[in-house]
Amino acid sequence: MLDQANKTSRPRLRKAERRERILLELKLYPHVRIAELAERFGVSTETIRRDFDALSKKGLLSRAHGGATVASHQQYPDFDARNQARVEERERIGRRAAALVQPGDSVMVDSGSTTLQMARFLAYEGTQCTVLTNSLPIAMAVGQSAGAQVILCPGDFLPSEAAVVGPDAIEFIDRHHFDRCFIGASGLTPEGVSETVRGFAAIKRAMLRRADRAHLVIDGAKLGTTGMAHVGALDSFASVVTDRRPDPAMQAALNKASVEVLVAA
Amino acid sequence: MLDQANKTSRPRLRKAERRERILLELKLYPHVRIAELAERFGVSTETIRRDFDALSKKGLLSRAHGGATVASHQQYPDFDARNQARVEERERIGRRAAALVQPGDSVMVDSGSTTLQMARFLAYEGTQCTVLTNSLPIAMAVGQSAGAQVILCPGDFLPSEAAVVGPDAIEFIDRHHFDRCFIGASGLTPEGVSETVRGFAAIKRAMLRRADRAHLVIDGAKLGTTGMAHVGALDSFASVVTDRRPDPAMQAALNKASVEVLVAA
DNA sequence: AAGCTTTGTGGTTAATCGCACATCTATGTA
DNA sequence: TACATAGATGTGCGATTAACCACAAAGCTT
Repeated sequence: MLDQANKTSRPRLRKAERRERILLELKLYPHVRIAELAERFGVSTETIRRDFDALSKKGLLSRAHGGATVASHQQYPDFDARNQARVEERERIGRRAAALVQPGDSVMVDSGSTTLQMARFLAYEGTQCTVLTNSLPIAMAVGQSAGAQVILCPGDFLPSEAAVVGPDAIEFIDRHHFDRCFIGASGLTPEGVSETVRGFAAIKRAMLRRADRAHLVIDGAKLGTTGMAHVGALDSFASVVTDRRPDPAMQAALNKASVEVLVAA
Repeated sequence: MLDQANKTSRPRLRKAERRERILLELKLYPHVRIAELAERFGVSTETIRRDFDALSKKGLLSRAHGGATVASHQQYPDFDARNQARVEERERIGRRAAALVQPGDSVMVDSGSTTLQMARFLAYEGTQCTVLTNSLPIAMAVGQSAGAQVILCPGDFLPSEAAVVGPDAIEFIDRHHFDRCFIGASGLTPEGVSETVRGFAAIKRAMLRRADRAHLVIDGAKLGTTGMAHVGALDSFASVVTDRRPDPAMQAALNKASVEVLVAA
């Protein structure tokens, strides 16, 4: 039942075309089943399985038992795999950071996987607060909470991070004033805080400007590393939440800058 | 992992709490696995399975082999169930509407399930365009496309619709000018277009003001119904994309207002 | 026609599902 | 306090389904 009824069905496209359709299907529904697709395309399940393998190797989908799901907020597959092991650490950091928010606070939350964990705990605990963020997953996570009001920044959408950046976002942040901000980062050294993703550093700096108290949330694995863009000096922050005690040099620098160190147990 | 470290772990809450967490997890990741959740919560897989059964009976998630997936794009379960049968119609409308976008166009896309379908086709076809939207799922869908640049509106986040509303959004839209806008609606009658969700009508009106050509995308089942808020008169629109030919009275009104009717086959 | 790629088939292993029944826990009642 | 009860959870089992591997068949390219 090779349906080359129309002239456009050059066989060489068959595989590619089918995979395109799988991706389309995945855009329409979050989850597709192997058996279902096999039947729809009139091929064997083994073929679909091979398609899944190929597509998942490219990071275009993530496999599950019996089917496949859209690639989780499309980060690079390597990035995702590399950091999956640290989810638990991030959860601990996020929980500790969420505990800093007092009922009635207004807080800005930067985009990032660690701050997302924090947002989840904020929603889970139902802390009553107003949250301004430039991250779509964070907005959706905190939005679940009945106690929270969420304000989203405008700007240019960055698909790889599911966040917005750019001048519109900066200007929007600058029009506000909040009690606290929670900032993630790619690196922390005695010289300060740095970021790798293009466009994010400016957002973080804007949040630092417009919040009374700044908290850095950072995976312990990033202590001692540096990203390409400078975010701010240590003394911009009131505290840093991490999962690992900083080494003596780092600790000394933090002490000198009067930064409180909170190690999530 | 959140266990009952704190005193609030009354066992009677355990079940409800766990299910809340499952739903929260599902908001963050499109697919969760039974085994994974069982381990995380420290319960047996059978318990998670029963949770899935209960939640899926309520329409809050859809089951899959080995796990569960978000119920298609967080609407009220009833609403969702009622309209699930019309997904195919929406797909057709969305595809037809997406075809109206010319390469290089700048388009505003209103939030809504039909416009979301349109956004998915836009992404699938890779049409090169700039998209401004107030809907988070639409931003994420169109963001998939390499050809598209996505601009997100600021504003107050509305969790039930995963979109932003409010004065910030309106003002932001008013600062732009786009080639086209695609508007969804709750109702269409000879008197005009109307909307039910509070706050959305003002967004739609702003988009209508700031776009050269307006297209209404609307499920045929909504022809002849009225929402509580007025969006605009028929002559605000250049065309309406639907899946059912309007009745004679409606058709006459559309003709009189010079609205092109596109019925998606 | 040769060679490569893609796809299908068969059989085995592993995982999940769904059910029945036992256990545990919180709560209500005497 | 002791007991009874209902709801929630865990365990064991057979049936179902998917994953995986290797090889054969079919299709396209040259």
